[in-house]
Amino acid sequence: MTVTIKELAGRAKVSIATVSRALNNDPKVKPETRDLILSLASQLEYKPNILARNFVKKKSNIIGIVLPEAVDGFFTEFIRGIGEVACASGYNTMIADTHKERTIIESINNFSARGVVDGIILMAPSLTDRLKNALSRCEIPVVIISGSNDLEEYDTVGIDNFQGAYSITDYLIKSMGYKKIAHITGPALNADALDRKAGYLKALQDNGLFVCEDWIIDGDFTVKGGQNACLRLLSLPEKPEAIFASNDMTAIGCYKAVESFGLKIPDDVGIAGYDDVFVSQFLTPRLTTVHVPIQELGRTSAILLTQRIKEGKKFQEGILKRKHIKISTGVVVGKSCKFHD
Amino acid sequence: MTVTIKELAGRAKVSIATVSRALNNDPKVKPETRDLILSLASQLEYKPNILARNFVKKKSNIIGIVLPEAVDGFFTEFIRGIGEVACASGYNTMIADTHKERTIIESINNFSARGVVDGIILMAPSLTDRLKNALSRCEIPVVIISGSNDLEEYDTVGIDNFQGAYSITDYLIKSMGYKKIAHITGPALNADALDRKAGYLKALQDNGLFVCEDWIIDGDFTVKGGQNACLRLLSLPEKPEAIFASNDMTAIGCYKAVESFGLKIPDDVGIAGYDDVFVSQFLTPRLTTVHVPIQELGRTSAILLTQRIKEGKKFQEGILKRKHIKISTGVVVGKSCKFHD
DNA sequence: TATTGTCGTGTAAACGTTTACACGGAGCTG
DNA sequence: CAGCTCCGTGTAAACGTTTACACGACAATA
Repeated sequence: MTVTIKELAGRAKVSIATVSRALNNDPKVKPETRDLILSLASQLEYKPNILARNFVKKKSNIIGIVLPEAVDGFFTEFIRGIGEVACASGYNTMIADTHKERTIIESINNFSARGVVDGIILMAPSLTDRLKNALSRCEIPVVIISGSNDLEEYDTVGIDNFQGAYSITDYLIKSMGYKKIAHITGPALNADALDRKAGYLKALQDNGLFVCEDWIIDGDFTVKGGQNACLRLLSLPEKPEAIFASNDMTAIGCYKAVESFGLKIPDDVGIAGYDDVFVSQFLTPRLTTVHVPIQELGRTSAILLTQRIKEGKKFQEGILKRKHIKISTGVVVGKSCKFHD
Repeated sequence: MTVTIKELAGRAKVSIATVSRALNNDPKVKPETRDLILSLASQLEYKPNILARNFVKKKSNIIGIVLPEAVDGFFTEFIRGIGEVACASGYNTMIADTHKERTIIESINNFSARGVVDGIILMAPSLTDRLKNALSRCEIPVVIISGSNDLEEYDTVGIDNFQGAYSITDYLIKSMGYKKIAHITGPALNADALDRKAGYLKALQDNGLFVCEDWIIDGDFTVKGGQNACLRLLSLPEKPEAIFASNDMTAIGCYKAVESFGLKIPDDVGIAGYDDVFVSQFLTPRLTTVHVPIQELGRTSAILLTQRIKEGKKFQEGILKRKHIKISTGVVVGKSCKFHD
């Protein structure tokens, strides 16, 4: 049968307490007994029963990751970043991505049953009241991935969307010489999308450019949405010289629309995106976009979460102040924009 | 403090056993007591201690997924496929991807400690002896993702690489009229890569075409590798008319090499890939490749694994025969190949 | 020598659940 | 009415660890 701590104790002629201590490197046990027990353990191929250990320690050593559905570009890198840190700290990661069988709320509830995970990293498009409600019932630390500024009561790690959008718009104006720059937004309720739009507007304003309402079209972060929006822009009597798409998927839609119009990027119209997803480097011409260090985002959130878990009770009692970390982004100069007299 | 089953028992004036039964929908408990207990539970926001439950049931309800490092294109879809099935069967998924801090073997060992996961889905480039050794020590069901035919003693789910490679090569010959078709292989030890090469060779042979050794170049499934291999092919005195790359990343490398030669796809040379990763649809021209239903692969392996877990002891005793499931693939007709006189 | 401290180990409780078994009462059968 | 069955519930053990506390031996100190 499976060999337990009791079995080892019998063979080594010591108590189970000593065995337990030896296996956990308790300095209190005499080196000789420790060695005896350890050699016996490896000889009998003893494997601790994690379930029993977790039970008494009240820890699962698992970090839960809750993801929305549409994160194709992010998924891999984000999880890798978390996984790296988690592994180094002795944690495993459990993913609950949203699909037809499971909503974000359900994932949270599933995770907040005592003991499933020790903490949660949550990426949600927006924080609805129902979601906040579910979170409030959660007795474990939660780190929210969001660049939003109105989440005082939560720990957050996010991309500085405003700064990124400002930077690339400023780049399009100052370095590329564009004056007529359109913007295709993200989903209306998406906090990231709103910040990007705000950064775009501020950059126009700071450069003394007129904001043309016709050049701001609603998108939804998808290829299809970008394509439709771009078609509308290209059909305007006064066409923009460049288009800043709120994310790379939207930019890809623009590529398709521009091609279908028989026009050329960047000769006829410049395109810029946001995210620098894996695909972007393979587009022709290579997309000019904002590089979002997703893996870094994962790592940072995991570091913060493990720290909160370690703090344990102290933290949960609200003594500690919440942290809000913003990760800044840089412009990736591709070939989808060119200097414009 | 946290409310336990004992607390509920006290309030409902019944024994903890009855509470436990009520919470688990045991038909033996009288409807009235059941309702009382359930209403009490929701009123006091009782959350079962999963750790305790898992401990006594000796189940974690977690499926472990072990992945190699270079699976960028697969990652998302594969995990989604597994996650969908897992969720529907009440399982969670835990991912151990390989990175600098953790090898595949380490992941297996981590998972094979009693209780961490109930079963493992393993994707490995090749099954080394050390890996087999680690697996043999594993007391839980394992499903291996592999299309290889020499893994009799394991349950496997895999892509039919031979068939896919045969199909696309046959397509290049019969439908596109190519006669000089080169191949860039995958890593020498990769079982998938070998099968693809075999399919390619068989298709040439069945169509009565001469196999030119110069046209078979070693690659490594990476963009860089594909680029280098393609450069060599394009420098040959007798150039091939088309190149069948062993995967899409390699094909992307070919795109780069062809461009750097000032040539055009598909006018000067046809390119075909394998995998139909997310990126491929955005390449210009759209890559002609073999569609691998990755999500289906994930789903199928998860179904098989959960079944094995359910079978439990019976299965582990080796009474049941191992299953070997192959998922067949289809050619995706893109624009990177054209009819050739 | 008496006291104190340290070291290494053992004893036993505790963690929260599930579940085999026992048990009492009610309803049926003969 | 004795005996049997079935239903609903309670009792208590079991799961494999960790760990607070106790304890004895031995060394150092006064």
